[in-house]
Order: sequence, then structure tokens, then C-alpha cells
Amino acid sequence: MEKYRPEKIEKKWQKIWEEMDVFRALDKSKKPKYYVLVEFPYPSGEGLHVGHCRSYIGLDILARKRRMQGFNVLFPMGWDAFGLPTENYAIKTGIHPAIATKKNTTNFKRQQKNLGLSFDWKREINTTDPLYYKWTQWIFIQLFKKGLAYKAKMPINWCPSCKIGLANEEVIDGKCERCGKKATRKEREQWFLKITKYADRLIQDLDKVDYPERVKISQKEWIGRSEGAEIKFPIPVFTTRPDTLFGCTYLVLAPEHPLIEKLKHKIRNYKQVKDYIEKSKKKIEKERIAEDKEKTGIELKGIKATNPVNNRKIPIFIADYVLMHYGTGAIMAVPGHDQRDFDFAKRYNLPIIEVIKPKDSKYDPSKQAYEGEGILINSGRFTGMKSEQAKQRITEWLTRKGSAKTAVHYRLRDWIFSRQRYWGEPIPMIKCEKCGWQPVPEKDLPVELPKVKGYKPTKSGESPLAKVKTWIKVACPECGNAGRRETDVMPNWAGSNWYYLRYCDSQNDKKLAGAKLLEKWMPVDWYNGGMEHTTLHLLYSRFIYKFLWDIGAVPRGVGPEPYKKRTSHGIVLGEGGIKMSKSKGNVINPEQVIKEHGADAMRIYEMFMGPFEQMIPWDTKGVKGVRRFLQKVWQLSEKIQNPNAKIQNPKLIHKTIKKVSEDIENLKFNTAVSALMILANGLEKQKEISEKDYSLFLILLSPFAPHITEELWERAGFKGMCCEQKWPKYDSKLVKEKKITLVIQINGKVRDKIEVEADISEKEAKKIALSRDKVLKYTRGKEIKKTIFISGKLINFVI
RNA sequence: GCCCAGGUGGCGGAAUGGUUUACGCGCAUCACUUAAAAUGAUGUGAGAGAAAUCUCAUGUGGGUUCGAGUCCCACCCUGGGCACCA
Repeated sequence: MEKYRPEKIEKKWQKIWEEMDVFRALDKSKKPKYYVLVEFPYPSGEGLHVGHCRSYIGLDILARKRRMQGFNVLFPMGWDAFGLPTENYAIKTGIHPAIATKKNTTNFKRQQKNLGLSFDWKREINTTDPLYYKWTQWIFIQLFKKGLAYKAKMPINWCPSCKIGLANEEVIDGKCERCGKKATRKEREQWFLKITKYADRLIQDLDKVDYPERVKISQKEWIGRSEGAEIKFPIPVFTTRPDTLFGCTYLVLAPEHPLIEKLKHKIRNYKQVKDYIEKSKKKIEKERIAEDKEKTGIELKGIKATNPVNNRKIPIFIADYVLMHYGTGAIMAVPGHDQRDFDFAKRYNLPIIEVIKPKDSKYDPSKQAYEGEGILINSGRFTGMKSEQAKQRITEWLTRKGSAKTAVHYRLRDWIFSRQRYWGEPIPMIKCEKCGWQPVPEKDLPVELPKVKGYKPTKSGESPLAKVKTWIKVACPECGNAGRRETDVMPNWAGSNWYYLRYCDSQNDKKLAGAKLLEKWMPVDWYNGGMEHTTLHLLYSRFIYKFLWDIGAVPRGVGPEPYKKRTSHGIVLGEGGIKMSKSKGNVINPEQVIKEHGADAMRIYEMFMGPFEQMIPWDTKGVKGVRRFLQKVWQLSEKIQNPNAKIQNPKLIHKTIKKVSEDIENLKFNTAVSALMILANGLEKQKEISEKDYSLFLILLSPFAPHITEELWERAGFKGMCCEQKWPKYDSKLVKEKKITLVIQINGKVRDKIEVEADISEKEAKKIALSRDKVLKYTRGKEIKKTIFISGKLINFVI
């Protein structure tokens, strides 16, 4: 028999699949639908990463299995192509980002096709295509019309190197997420999206979806809902601990608090206060809240606040560890029961009053604050009450007096949605002196990105679009007078918020997607992507989906959540367990692996290397082992020469059907591959293999190694295509073993093993076991106190 | 500091409370070969022993149980995320 040559057969079958359009998702089919989604990649210049492949191959196996199970499967692919690396490349080389994107997507697509992935390429989308971003812009306009997009001046995180405003989420360790340079702050007008309005629903609806628990937890924590009260001092202050109000001895305001400017004529030390404010303005947020830093602050001399529970006058400070955008930008300080306040009070010699009696007596109130709950002390008529009850009663009492109300605050902030860059969707807004911000009329969408000479942001930090005078000038859609276009563009998350909807109806030019097709395909049945997207992309896209559902752009019947089930794949590390990176020179190029060992070997290795959800180091030797396995599979075909060969191994086959079927559903691809190897080893030992056994083996292997199985299927002269066969069901009778190895234990230690019928009774097992020499060695002269018998497994004697 | 995940051979890892180390890699010996590669066969947790066999091993220390990698408690280490959030 000729040698296994993947390079020959893989190209052949990829071509046939394409020509016969076998992976097409059918809009009109009567079969039940199944929507499999993998995160679409950012087509970088580096090409496909072996980590991308992990997600694609795993879900491709699932998609292929679903098709064989009789589902009409939608498994699409596209490009999330707006973004900084391409723009930075344009700045460096002068090559237009659209040209670089075209080149990169062509490269990615070729690499994906080489892997034999069963995407429906007829639905391919690209976020940088004006016909696509027309709808991204349309969504923005709807958000604006509903009051969910607004412009506000805000001290934002600013990267002096990228010349771009950064969302808080994009600043890592005080540095710009993309370039790694130190971030500072800058005042700027920015568009914001009111994701906070959806905070409660984003938490509640997590109950309706099947996500890993840790993903749900991190989304909840990111949103950070906390219930408490807003107390008037009369400056409003948010607290979750109204039970500690009697211990409040001063207030602290954020340096940006508007009250400071308002009351400046009353503040006696205003000059020093101003200095402090200026200093804190320069610090980025992470620096302000860094833990090891000494807490600094300054008292506002000349003004006082009043604690409403006892009408005491208390001093007011400003300190940069208090943040303007959380709560009300002011806190009540309870040094007895909050460690930050305690440290601050010690430093500035402020009174510390204990108002909660600690539960544990070991604690020393002169050394640290007691942050737990307990019984109230020194709290007027609330003394003796438990914290939980006191929270409620004090809030009620103050509410009646008009100096409090219950309140809920979130840690989640509104989403900064503008970038002063070029390679993004232009924000479709026009500013008119008379009418204010007006959306571009929908008939004029898309607002296409104009050609520019250079891609660098202006020195003032404005988008390069600000230099295109002819493009900026436009008539106000409301009054017709001269207006100005918005020159900021959207962040690269914009296009990925709704892309899974577009796949359902990718050619529609009237709507972002037609209601009928959305109803047919949505929601996504299974969505896989990186763990790093759980708090950004996954949360943002749920928010945008909910909005589109609210305004009827997605039909009511689809339900409030876009993704039924979400899983994550572990990243692939370089050999030796360190992260793959260009600088370390340990990047594995999937194309090279395919060239050397074939796509099937690459696919199986990526699944076999370890648990799908865990991060695993790459091991080139492992690919060789998998290649050997495929070689063995190739040679099995020699054993089916005799068409009258009897079915010889139904037991092993049916066990494998069970194992592989269940493992795919649980993303346990590594053990599924192992089961297929065991089956292949078993078949190899036989003199001949029946056609029935052989065809079942090929079917089971085909989602993992689609090319070799298709080729062997054809060579065996079987009908149709292997990938279109019915997924087999196992016979539960055949899965059970008749003879088993019964383990004999003495006091829980294995002392002997016997071959017996699987359904052997306890009495009989005991009889046989106690006659064995090895057992007698231990039991002779001893009393058997107890016998534990687990049918089909073991018998244990306690002596 | 808090939250999450994890710690099993030389390596990647497997294991519904019931034979620890499946499957694969690597290594060793043998066969084929002038030789190497490839392929095939056998072996391969550690210690003791000529062998049968015995003892000890799932990060550490306790506990529950006839029996614990698995359940409970405390701790150590690694990776990831969050962090003056009022």
C-alpha cells in the first residue's frame, strides 16, 4: 500500500468540500438548527496563532458532530479588523490600513482553510466593510436617540505614546494595554455609552444562561452591585454601612468634587487645596489607589459637615484615594471600622470612635479597624442592635428626617466609546452650533472613512480625521446650517458587539439582519472564546444585544440573552511553559506544522495535548506521536480486504462510541482522542477487520481528522461522504463487560485479583476470594469483622 | 489582601469515594539494516530483593471512611483575575 501523504489528500478534500458546499448553513432547511460560534479573530500581520486554532478545531469537531447528528449547523467566520496594530503599522509604513487588512485576512483565511475547518464561508463578514459598519453606526444612532450615548467631559486615562484615550479597562499596571507606556490623565470630551443602565439586567439574566461559574462570578464582580444608603451631611455620601454612622468623624471628598470650586471663597486654605488638586490631576487612577502608597489628603479649612445622626460638626478633607466616579464622589470616614479611614485618621490625628463591638475578642482597637459586623455600641438609641437590623433602622429613621435615602451603586462605569484615531468606525454625529449634537440621517449611512494623508493623531490628540476639512464640513440635518462632523471613531469593540447577529443574514441591506432569519438562527447555541474576554467583549456584547432586543431590532421571541452556552479554551504556551512571543522566538507557526505533519495531525495534536479549558505548553514531539497514530490508521485499511470478515470487536467499538460521543459534549477532546487510539490499537491487533467496524471507526474519527477519514472512506468503496454519515449510537448492552477483574482487598489494601462473571454474587465472590492463597496469608487465624462488596468492582475484608 | 483555577511518573496528562499513573511523549533493550532514520517487539513511579514478593508514593499536616488524588479543616507553592469601591 502506498504511504500516507497528508499533503496530497488534504488539498483534494478541501477542494471537494468547497465545490460541493457541504458546510453550508441552510436558511430554508426543516432540520433543527444549531448555531456554533467561535470568536472571530483580529487579523494581525503575524498570522494565525496556534492558540486561535485550539478554539476553531474544538468547535469544528462539535459542528461536524452536530451535522452528523442531523442538525442544520451555522458555523461562520469573519474578521474583527478595526484596531490599533494595523493603524500603527500604517503610521510606520504609510500603507493604508484597508490594504494591510485585506492582505492579513487573505492570509488568515488561507491558514484556516488549510486546517480543514468547516466554516460556511458564504456568510463571511468584515467589521471594516462599509456595508457592515453602516449597521454599527446605525446602532450608535439608536443608542443616541434613546439617550444611552452621551458626550461628557471627563478626566480620562491618556496614553501619551499612542495619543489615545484609554478606557479604565485598558490600563494595565498603570500602563497602556497596547504599547506598554505609562499612562497619564487628560481632560477630554468623550462619547459614553450608558451600560450602567443595564447593570441589574446584566446580573439577573446570568441565571438564564449556561456559562462556567467562574465567568458568571467575574461578570458579577465587574458590575459590582452594592446596596446601601445615600446620607446627607448635607453633602450626599454613599455608604453600605449606615450602621457605623455614629462612628463617622470626618468626610473625604474626591479632589474633582464640584463643591470645592463652589465653596472656594469659604475655604481659608484654598491655595494649598488647589495645589493638591493639581498634583492629583496628573496621577492616573491606578497610581492614586495603589495600596502601598501613604494616604495623603488636606483639610478644607473654614467649612464643616454635619453628621445627621447627632448633628455634630465634622471636618471635611479631600484625598485622591477617593474617586469622583464611584458613588457620590464623597465618603463618610469611620476610622474605627474601615482600615483606610483608620490609617488616614492616625496620620492626621482625627478622633476614632468605636461603634461596633467585635465578635472576636482577640482584636485590638488601637492597632486596627474592625471591619466586620456585630452589636452596636456608642450609638445613641441604636446601641445594642445588630448591624444588619441597625442598617435598616438608621436608614429609615434618617429617611423620615429627610436626610437619607436607600441607594444602589455599581462599580461598573459607563463605557468610553470614542477614540481619537483613524482606523475605526466614524461616529455618525454632526455638531451644529444651533441644534447641538445631531445624528447623521439613517439614509446617509454609512459615514465612510475618508482618505487621509497621514495616520498619526494630531498633536492636540485629535483624530487624524480632524485634518480632512472637506469631510468635516457638512450641513446640520436639523436646520441646514453649517455643521461639523464628529472626528472621533469607535473603539475596536464596537464591531464585535453584534457580529453574531449579522451572520444570520449577512447580505441584508435593509436591516442589520432580518427578523425571520434572526428568529431562525438565534440565540447562539454554543459560543467559545478566550477567558480574557469575559469582562470586556462578553459583557459589552450582552449589553448591546439587550438594547437591540429592547428596541425590536432583534425579535422578542429570541429571548433576552444572545448566547445560550459559553465555554473558554486555555491558551497555548510555548515549549517549556512560557508564553509564546515574537521576542522570545518561541512562536509556533501552524502552517509550518501542517506542512510537516499535515492538518489532521495538527488538529488531533491540539485536541490531545491536554484539557481544552486549561493552558498547555506546546510540544513538537507530541505532534510526531499523533502523526504515528494516523499512520497506523492509514494502514488499518489493509485489514479489510476480506469483505466477509466477521464483526470481531463490537464491545470495543461501542465503548468507543459512548466515550467519544460524551467526551465531545464535555469538551474532553483529549480523552476522546485517547479512546480512538485505544480502538485503533485494538483493531490493529486483529487479523482482519469487518467493513462495519471499519466504517464506524472512520465515522468516529472524522470530526477530528476529516481528511484522512474521507480518503479512506472513498478507498474502501463506501457510499457518500464520511462527513455526511449518521453519527452512531452505542448499544448499552454491548458496553457492559461480561467478565471483570474483581479486586480483593484486605483492610482496604489490594491483595489479589480474580477474573469472574460481572454479575457474580457477594456470597460466591466471598467463597472464591477466601480460598485464595494470597488472601489466606492475611486472613488465617484472624476474624473477619466486616465484608464490603461492590458489585463488579471489588470485595474488601476488614480483619 | 480578596476571588478563581491548579499542584499526580523524566514530560503532557488519565482516573462516577473503590486496581493510582489510561493514552501519548521520552528513555532502555532487542529485531530489521553495512549503518542511520523509519518501523516493529518488550520493558519503564521510587526503594529493597536473584526472584516470588514487600514497603512507600497524587504539594504539606490533620480529619471523615472498610477504603481518599477525589470529601472536610488548616497551611505551602504556581498560574490567572481584581483591588483604597465607601
